[in-house]
Amino acid sequence: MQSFTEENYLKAIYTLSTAENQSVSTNAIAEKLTTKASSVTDMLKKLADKKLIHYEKYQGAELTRKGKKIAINIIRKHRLWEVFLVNHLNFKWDEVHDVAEELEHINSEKLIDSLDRFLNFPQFDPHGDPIPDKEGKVYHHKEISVKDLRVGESGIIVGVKEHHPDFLRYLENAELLLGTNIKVLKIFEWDNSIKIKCDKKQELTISEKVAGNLYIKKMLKK
Amino acid sequence: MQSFTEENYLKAIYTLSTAENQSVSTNAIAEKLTTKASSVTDMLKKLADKKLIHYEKYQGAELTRKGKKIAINIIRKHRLWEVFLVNHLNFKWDEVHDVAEELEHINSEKLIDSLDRFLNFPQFDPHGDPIPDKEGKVYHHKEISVKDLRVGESGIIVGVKEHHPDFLRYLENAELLLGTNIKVLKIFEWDNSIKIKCDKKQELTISEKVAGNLYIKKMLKK
DNA sequence: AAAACAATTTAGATAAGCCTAAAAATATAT
DNA sequence: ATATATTTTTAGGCTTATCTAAATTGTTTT
Repeated sequence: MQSFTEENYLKAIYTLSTAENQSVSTNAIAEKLTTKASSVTDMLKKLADKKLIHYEKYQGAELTRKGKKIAINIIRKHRLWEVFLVNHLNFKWDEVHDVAEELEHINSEKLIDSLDRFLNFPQFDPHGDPIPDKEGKVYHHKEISVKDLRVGESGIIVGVKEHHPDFLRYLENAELLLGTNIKVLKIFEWDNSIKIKCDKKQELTISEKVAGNLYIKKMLKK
Repeated sequence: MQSFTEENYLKAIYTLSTAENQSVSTNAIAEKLTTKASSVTDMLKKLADKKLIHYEKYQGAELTRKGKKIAINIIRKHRLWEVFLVNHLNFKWDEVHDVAEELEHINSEKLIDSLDRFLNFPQFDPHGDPIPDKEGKVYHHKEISVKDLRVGESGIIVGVKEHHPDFLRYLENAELLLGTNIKVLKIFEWDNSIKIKCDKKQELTISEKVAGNLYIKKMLKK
């Protein structure tokens, strides 16, 4: 069994290692966990001793199979708790992160399996991120954003890249929530802002930054 | 804010201090937390510095108002989580303790208030222990046990003194659950075992030890 | 009231996780 | 290829919470 801190390191390494077989740098981990590089080095040695990461001095870290399994399980727990908080305890999607960050470290397989069943085996959390199943299988989004659409194309919002509360509250205010159907009407070359139509209702213009952080599922034209 | 460890010390002191204004000994705390007396002394100094307990060398510890408030809140959280686990996640009453012991340290007022509402403001946990309200008010059981009944008297089981899983499973097996109506038929002087009738159904004999650990609400005779 | 026993505290260590400052290795630029 | 800059590691400390062993205080017994 590992400590909260170790679990947080494993999770950080997992989320930072986008590509397979690519090691994560000491500094990147330090920044992610807002700690110092020297502290990270200490922990990397410890995790390597426990066979949770592959680590060579100056070469960064990569999760072993065992380490990856633990990291994915933490993420599974985090996202299941988020679903519980939003669907049953009336939390808003911009309020769940910190509490879920604590709850994800509770250790009980029975608890998580029961929670999963109670929630009806959800596949996505409130931000559209996939929830790994009990075996650790993760369905990865294709990660197409509104930015990737051309004029006339449409899609359904399925997730957000950025999780910052301010961004989430902006979306809430603009009624750009998961499930919303949008169509690109116009792209302004000047700043790459995009005029869209939502669910046959209102039209609005979103910035390039917003567009890049809104994942969508492309709709085929009829 | 205090650490998990500090919270556990406060909780231990609270549960050990039965009488008001009576201090708890270092050894008692050490035994409760399965740690050494010297470790307890260290922590008592720390808690005293933080004004969470009154502590004089060699005189034991007593919670301050502030310390008591924290302890009661931990107990509130523990018991609310137990209700959630039993009522919604299919845990048995003998399975909840360890998980609740972890969950009780999650820090979020919104979480606990929402959970309380979700559970419909329960007043007792699955073992019949009272759940303190948001302001810290605790309804104390009168703590009459089956042992205090005389032949012919009856009552409803409202709680258990002993929480050991083995005892809880014994009760489950004997169908002596909370809410069960029992009537004392006979007391065997030999070993003080008691023959009882449950809910107009089966008769059974329980040991003195069992009787002493079963809290009841006495029924007035009609 | 002194001796014996029990409870508590102090002293000195240890492990985890963090820090700063300095040294070493790696990467980049000229 | 050498100098410079960046990244990473090492060395040495700090804090929290624990421990063992020894010293001290409190309580009981005779």
